[in-house]
Amino acid sequence: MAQPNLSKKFDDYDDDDDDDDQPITFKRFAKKSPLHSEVKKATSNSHGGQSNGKITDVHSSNGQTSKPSPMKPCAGIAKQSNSPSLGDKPNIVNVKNETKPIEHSSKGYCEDSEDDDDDKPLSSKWKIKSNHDNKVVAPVVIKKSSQDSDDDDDDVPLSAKFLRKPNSRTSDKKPVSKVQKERQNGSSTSSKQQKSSTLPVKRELENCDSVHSSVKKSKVSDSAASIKTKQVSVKCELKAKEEEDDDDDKLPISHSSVKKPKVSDSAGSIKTKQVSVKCEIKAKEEEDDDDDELPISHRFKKSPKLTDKPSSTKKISTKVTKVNKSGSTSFKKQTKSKQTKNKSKRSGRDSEYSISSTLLPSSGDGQKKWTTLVHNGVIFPPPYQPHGVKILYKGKPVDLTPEQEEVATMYAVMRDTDYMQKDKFKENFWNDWREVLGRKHVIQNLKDCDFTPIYDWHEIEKEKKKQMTTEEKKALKEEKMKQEEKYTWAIVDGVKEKVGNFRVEPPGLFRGRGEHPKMGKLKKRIHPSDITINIGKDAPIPECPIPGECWKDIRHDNTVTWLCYWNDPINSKLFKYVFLAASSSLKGQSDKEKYEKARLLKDYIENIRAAYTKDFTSKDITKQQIAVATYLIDKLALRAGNEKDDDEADTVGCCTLKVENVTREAPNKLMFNFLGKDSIKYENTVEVELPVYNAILKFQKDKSPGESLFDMLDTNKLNTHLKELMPGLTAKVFRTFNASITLDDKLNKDTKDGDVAEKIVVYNHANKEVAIICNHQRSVSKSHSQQMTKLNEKIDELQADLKELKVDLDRARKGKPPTKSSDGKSKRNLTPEALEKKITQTNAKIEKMQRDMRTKEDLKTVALGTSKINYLDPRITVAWCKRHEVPIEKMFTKSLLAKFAWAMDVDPDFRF
DNA sequence: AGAACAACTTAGGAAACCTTCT
DNA sequence: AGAAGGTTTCCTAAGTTGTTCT
Repeated sequence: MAQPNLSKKFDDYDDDDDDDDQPITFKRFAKKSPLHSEVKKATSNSHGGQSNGKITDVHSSNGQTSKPSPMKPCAGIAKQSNSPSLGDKPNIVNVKNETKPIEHSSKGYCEDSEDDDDDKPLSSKWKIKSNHDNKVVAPVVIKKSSQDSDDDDDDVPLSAKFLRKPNSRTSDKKPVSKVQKERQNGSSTSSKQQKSSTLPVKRELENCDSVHSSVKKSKVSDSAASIKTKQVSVKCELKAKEEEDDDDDKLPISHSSVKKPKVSDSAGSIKTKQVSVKCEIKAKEEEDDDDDELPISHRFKKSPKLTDKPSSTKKISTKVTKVNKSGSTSFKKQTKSKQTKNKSKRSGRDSEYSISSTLLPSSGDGQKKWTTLVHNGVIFPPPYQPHGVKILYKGKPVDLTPEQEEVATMYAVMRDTDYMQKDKFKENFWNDWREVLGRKHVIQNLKDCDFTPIYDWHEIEKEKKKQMTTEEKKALKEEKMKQEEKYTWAIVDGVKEKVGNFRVEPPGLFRGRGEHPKMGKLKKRIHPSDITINIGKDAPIPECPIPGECWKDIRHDNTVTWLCYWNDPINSKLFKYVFLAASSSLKGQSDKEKYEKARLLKDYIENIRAAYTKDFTSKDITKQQIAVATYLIDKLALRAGNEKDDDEADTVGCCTLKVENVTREAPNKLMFNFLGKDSIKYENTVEVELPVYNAILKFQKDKSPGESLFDMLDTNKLNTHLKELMPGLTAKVFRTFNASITLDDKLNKDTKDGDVAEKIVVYNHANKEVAIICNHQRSVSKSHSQQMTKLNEKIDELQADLKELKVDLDRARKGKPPTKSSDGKSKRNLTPEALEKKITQTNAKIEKMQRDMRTKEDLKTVALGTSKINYLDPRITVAWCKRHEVPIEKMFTKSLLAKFAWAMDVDPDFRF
């Protein structure tokens, strides 16, 4: 039972237990600006390298010892690896502060990394981070006051032009809100569209105003966090310790007790100045309201106390909020600010966020994502336990080695899946299993194998498991949780955060979607020697959970967010990463940035539409293709469509549409029919503007059905072009924009007075519309038709009851006794009033059932969750809930509440 | 310029869990 | 209590985008 069991054992951990009490913390400033290339990944080389699985030493950045202390991955470290106390509740932890931002591969030699930042004065660093970044990244930044502008146009030339009022005081880099208001009217561009394909239109200006003006820049760099500490010797350490202690005093009791886990000790001896982080749960509500529109970072800053605190220099305090039971949740946060010291910076919000003129241009990534990172690595699936059940080959039992049996079991238990109908699956499985069996094995073909004994055995095991008592199940679960506890969290810059996928994927047969050429291939077991760990330099290297084995490599790259990765065994060019959970501040921050970027598009969209409309007839074929592709992405929310290899399923997106995927229907309709992501079918017929129709005609001319429709285009070219129109703009931003603005519009148009349930219906309708636009589908459940039949029967029954009730009512009015019920029993004598009431109730019941049925049928192939998780700005939902007094818990599950913690304190007037 | 590499987001289905009905 | 059905979470595949290499 290899596979299923394995996975079973590993999959049920349900975390969250602690969530409830765990405040969500935000401590970091938004990262953002791309740093320069120099900072980027120092080491990429390290990973291809060693095959032997040896780990090289980590070198200490500070120049301290660079002697390679070979880290014994397997050996050493164990003791420090976990600080027990950390495991628990408090989010606060003190960790020694790490200094260097950049990563070093452990394998390398030890020279110091050149930390450019070190040379800079703190203040300058700070600045850079907060302001400059923005510029580069532009997407989210909106300048609030026109004053700050300045700057080079270089950064955003074209895009700047796009804004209606280029000159308005807003700086080029950041699109200004005001500008846009007007643009709204003009668009002749807007096409008439059909239902699902409508181009989102902006909403009224006024709204825009208010929103924009309040939003300053959305992005803040996190480099703030990066202020370097100077390295100091042992003394420093001592000192730091003392300080730490002091801090403790201030901590809430509960925290303080837990707080200093060994982590710090283990962290290594050479510390630079330490920073202790703490987080407090704050109950108070003060400032929120006005902040809502502000980027998180802004809000953080606001809190005066941080600044004031003398000690603040070294400590980072994070304020966290929790959801109040009332239903309206409010999360408050505040952040640490190590940089408090450079006071110059914040004389007010503006200054803080205003862009500094000094900005460095930069690329997008490679920015520092964290300063300290502590985690415990990953947990592996248990080793295979042979069951000894034999398959039959030509009717006879065959002995298999545990390895062979394991693979056979993976296959046997998939008997009821659709994969068994696919020849490709069987072929791939056979090829890989055959390797395990060896060429000379008695088993020479798959056809003559009968896996039933294993299948049956597996069914029995499943049944046994089901039969366990609730207590037994609970005990098992608890046991598992206990084992996994330490892997569930990481400490990022002193804040405890959940890890997303800390369980290494168990071996199995590859379940590719659609007609994936590799389906059925053996996905081999991952060993520690396949895994590269990324962790803070001063953090203890996680103990390898499998005795005698070692990690492949240890890195200390703080420009990335992954904690571990390994090569995908199915496609060695790909990696599997372990990241923090969606509820983490790191993910929350980037989620917010994503939506801010989409909101920014609102300010550009009109001009972008005007521009591509103009190019529909361009003589430059590339331009023309870009125009048409952009139009389709805008109007239909298509994905960009990267090129794919032959060893992947044959699916397409916009840029990879083939001639055969689009059929013209005169005079101006296009019929799309293709397989998109996950081999989900996209079928849609839309009316388009005539020039688009004609352009498609032209692109299809003289091409065979399988040829590329946009032969001059790829996602790279398209995105490069989009970036000229708006900073940071890429194809996928249109999807986010389209989805969110549709929700916002619909909610505001359709929400009426009424009870909560009615409002939720309105919301779900809007959500459904978005899901349809994005083509988020789900398969119809196997029992769907059965369920519908059942519902119909029930309705019929009720209707029969109704008829009877009416008869009885009639009789009752005439003073006659009720009719006998169908089973011959006599019924209670009811007054006409009572019967009337019953009739009303029954009618209501029938109506409700019919409504439910319609909804069910309606949604049977539509997946609402995907857009809620990925495309709908949660602030729209939160603000709507606040305006209409709908408890947010009705709209977001517990995990979504955690994921969207950053959006909870939005102003009720927020509009996308 | 385009391929390769890297890192991160988005996606549907399965499994687990919770609620309602019988 | 158990079945049925709905909802949420887990799992991992399949996308997009950005950077670096050739």
